[in-house]
Amino acid sequence: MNEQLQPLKKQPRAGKAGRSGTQDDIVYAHIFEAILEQRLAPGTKLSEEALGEIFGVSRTIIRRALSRLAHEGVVLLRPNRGAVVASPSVEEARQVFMARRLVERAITELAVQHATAEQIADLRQMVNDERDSFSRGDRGAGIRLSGEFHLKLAEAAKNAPLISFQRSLVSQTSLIIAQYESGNRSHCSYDEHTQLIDAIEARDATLAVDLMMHHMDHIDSKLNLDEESASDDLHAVFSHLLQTKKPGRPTAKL
Amino acid sequence: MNEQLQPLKKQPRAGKAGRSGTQDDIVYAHIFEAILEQRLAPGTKLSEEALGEIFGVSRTIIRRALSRLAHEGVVLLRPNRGAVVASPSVEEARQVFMARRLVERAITELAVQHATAEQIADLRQMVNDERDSFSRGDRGAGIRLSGEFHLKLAEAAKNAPLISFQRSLVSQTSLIIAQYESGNRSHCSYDEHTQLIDAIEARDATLAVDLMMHHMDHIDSKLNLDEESASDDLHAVFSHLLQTKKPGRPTAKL
DNA sequence: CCACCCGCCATTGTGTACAATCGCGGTGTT
DNA sequence: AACACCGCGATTGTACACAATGGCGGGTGG
Repeated sequence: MNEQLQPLKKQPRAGKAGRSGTQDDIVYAHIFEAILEQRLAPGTKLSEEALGEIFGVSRTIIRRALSRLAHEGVVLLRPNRGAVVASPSVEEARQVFMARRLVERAITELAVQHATAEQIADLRQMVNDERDSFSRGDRGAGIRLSGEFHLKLAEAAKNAPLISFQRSLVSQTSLIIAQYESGNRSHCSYDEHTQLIDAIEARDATLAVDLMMHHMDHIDSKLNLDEESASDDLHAVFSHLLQTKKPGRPTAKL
Repeated sequence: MNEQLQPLKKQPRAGKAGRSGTQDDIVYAHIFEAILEQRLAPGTKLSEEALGEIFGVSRTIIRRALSRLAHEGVVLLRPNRGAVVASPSVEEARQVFMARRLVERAITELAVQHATAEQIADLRQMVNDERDSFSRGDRGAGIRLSGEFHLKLAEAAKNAPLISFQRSLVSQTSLIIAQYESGNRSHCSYDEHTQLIDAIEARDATLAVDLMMHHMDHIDSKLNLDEESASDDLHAVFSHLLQTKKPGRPTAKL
């Protein structure tokens, strides 16, 4: 249980208060990234003390980060029993996807109305980054970036509550993808993202929404959400009950 | 430093094992209620130490409660400068209402499909409570209960992310109503709620959604969201900037 | 031999002390 | 007289110490 996550020591105050500055955000971002990259498997226990030692901060900071992660649904906080990486059930995954369809449709319509040229340029840049990550074979970064694409799109919709909800949904989706994806394909195929941007730039709401809905279809058609997950995978089936024994072992390959 | 917070007096410390849950929940609920009842005006500073003394708990607990309130959007947390009661701008209010239309439509459709007889009975009970509150003249409780009605409806939709989002939206809506309502009328007219329940019980999705959308229309038609808020009301206009000078003064009557 | 009970240990929950930060008011200079 | 700078007080941010809770294993009785 010594440092596997060595890199992060306390940053001198170089970062300014606005952005990645505070320690909370650093810890949050690192844990989140580790979960997406599956360095932390679903069900893994997240001990406050261990994390505090790893990041060189006190439990107070860790606790805040975990609380935030819990609110976004990627970590489960069990009273008196510590935090574990969430392991969404198939039913939970379905609920998340249903909500996402709803939100993505609205976001797309609003983005068509409100997206600025600069935002569209940013979106294109993000798709490039995403493609690069996948071509580098960096699956975790790819999943994260494709999530950030959808989040950026939400920003273009100019509706703060929707952005916040979308952040939570994207986080959970990323976790679900990391957990359930039948690893044969790219996740959010970036060409779908490109087409979507084109439709938004052309201010074609009907087309954009249509593309987005198909995009959603593609995403969950790539997942193994259809009750097949029972066979080789007792761990995943019960991982929401266990508090995890040995984090060292990558429970299941799927 | 003058106690206008005293209605929430400190629970004798022996009884801190409140049935309604952990101390956090108690503090959270009390502050939330105080905000809705406008005992805490928008912009009022929420000092951790003062609150801690009032509730007889340490700043740790207060901090968690404030953090939760901040996440739901009824409290604004300014780094190094403390927490204040949120004062949603007209634009923010519009965004909340737009998001609510979206979510309420989806919730209504889902509730028509999934609501159980027991849930419908619960809903009717809540409408009764709501009516009682208004007839008692307890405006704050009325606003809160009508919010809880919509939240209960969300539970009937059986979609966890939507429930969580709805909780946040309802909280903010309640704050907006408390802030902007032209006090001449009941807020969520409870007969609209009753009709809605009837439609859901009859499993008439079209009617239910229609009623819900009209209900939304009625709610924001009762608000003064149409830029009239500029005249008598410098305080409200800038309250998101100030940290509040004297909480003793009920900034504006509206 | 198995099951139940009890006490120990690990981990989280809470309170509190201390450090850092920000706003504000006093003071000096132009 | 007005502006700017500096030190002070108040309040939040962080760390840590202690209390409480729950799990787990040893031990004992049936």
